[in-house]
Amino acid sequence: MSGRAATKDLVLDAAEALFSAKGVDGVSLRTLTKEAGVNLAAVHYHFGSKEEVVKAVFARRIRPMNRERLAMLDALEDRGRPEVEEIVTALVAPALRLAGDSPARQRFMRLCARLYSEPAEYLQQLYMEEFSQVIDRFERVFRSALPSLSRAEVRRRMHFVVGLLVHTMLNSAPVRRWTSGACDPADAESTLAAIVSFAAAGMRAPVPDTPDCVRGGVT
Amino acid sequence: MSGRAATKDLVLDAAEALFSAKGVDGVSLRTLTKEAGVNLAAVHYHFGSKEEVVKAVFARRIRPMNRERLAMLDALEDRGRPEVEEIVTALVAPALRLAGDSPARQRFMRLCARLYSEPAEYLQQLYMEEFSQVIDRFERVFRSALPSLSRAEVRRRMHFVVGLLVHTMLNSAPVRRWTSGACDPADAESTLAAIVSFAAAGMRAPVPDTPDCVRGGVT
DNA sequence: GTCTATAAGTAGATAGAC
DNA sequence: GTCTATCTACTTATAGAC
Repeated sequence: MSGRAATKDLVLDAAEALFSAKGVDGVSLRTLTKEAGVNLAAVHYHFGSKEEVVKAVFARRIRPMNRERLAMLDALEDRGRPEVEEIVTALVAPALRLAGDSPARQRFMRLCARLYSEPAEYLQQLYMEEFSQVIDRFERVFRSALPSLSRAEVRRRMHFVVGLLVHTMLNSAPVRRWTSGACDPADAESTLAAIVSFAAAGMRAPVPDTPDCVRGGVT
Repeated sequence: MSGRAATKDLVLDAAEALFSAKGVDGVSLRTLTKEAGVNLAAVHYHFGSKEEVVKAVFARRIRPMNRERLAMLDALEDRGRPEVEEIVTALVAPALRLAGDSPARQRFMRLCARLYSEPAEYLQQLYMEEFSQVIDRFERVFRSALPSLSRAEVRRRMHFVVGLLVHTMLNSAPVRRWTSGACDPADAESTLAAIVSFAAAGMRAPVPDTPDCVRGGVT
């Protein structure tokens, strides 16, 4: 409540920057506290453990992002039955441009993607908890826009969309190299348009000849 | 040259299993050597450092996989101008089913994906070295199948395809949960068909209205 | 080539003064 | 709430016997 930034936030800010760049296992609490300008013991006082720091970093950004996703979906459904492109946009845009300024956005994007790829069991669990209602909601809306797809196939394709989103956010340096700088993921609007076009076409693709995903009882 | 497996291979096998499950930073050399049943010092004798172990694990699988990709592309081009679906298959199939039996395949898939997502700088570099000729080759073939796309746009979309592939290979557990078990990435053929259908449609998608990727000189 | 023993450094977490 | 000092455990890496 004082004028200067709270220790807790200093830790979270530094953690976000460092975790997104080097991964959770690649950053020690000592590196973290040095970067944040706070004392090592203060981290344990405020968070209790490194694992709790990771969870807090995660929750601070992912929850608003998912609220934004659901809000965009609400707005779309108020105006009628949404197009596939619009649904994909609601899924992708909040991840690409939630943060305001550019360096913060890039940090945040990499953080999301990195946390999604982290091997630690507690993170995988946390992710599923945070995402399950988002997944359920998008599945229903996608299914009403794509009635010919089974429930399982819709979910599989949604997973593809999340995959290319995460991969784009995480590996911005390779994208720039691959495209000789012409496609920069830091350019959110261009990236968004490209992802939406690609992903919407993929969602609408014909079901392959060996539709294993239809055989189960999950249709 | 003795009857039993060489120490070097024991280390590489254990490293592949452990790295793919917990990430490079999540596995110590002690855990590794214990799992492999070899002595800690033997690792330094044979490899010199942990970093060299990682590189060796990587090279053992990625090089044959990329050779397979280029061979499939050769075979396709011998028979005429390949379809988008065929090119995508050449890019994706070697990753999904190079290894023979199922547990080994899953381990290998996760290894590839994990290494691709690893933050360490030397791994990013190594990946680019191994992949640059594959990328160049696929770009040319894709462009001849999709002449309306700019070079940069082709590369961006190829990156999307690799992204959903990596994500699928890495997060097989979430896919099973998302789809209530109906879509199992361990079922390589079903997964392959789904990816090819989705990715080919994405590659063929119309170029979005704001084609930032066309403005540069990289067309 | 393989081992034991150990160096030299870093990890997360705590106790207790202020 | 924040600090110093420290504990315990684990990390990579190496020296040197066999």
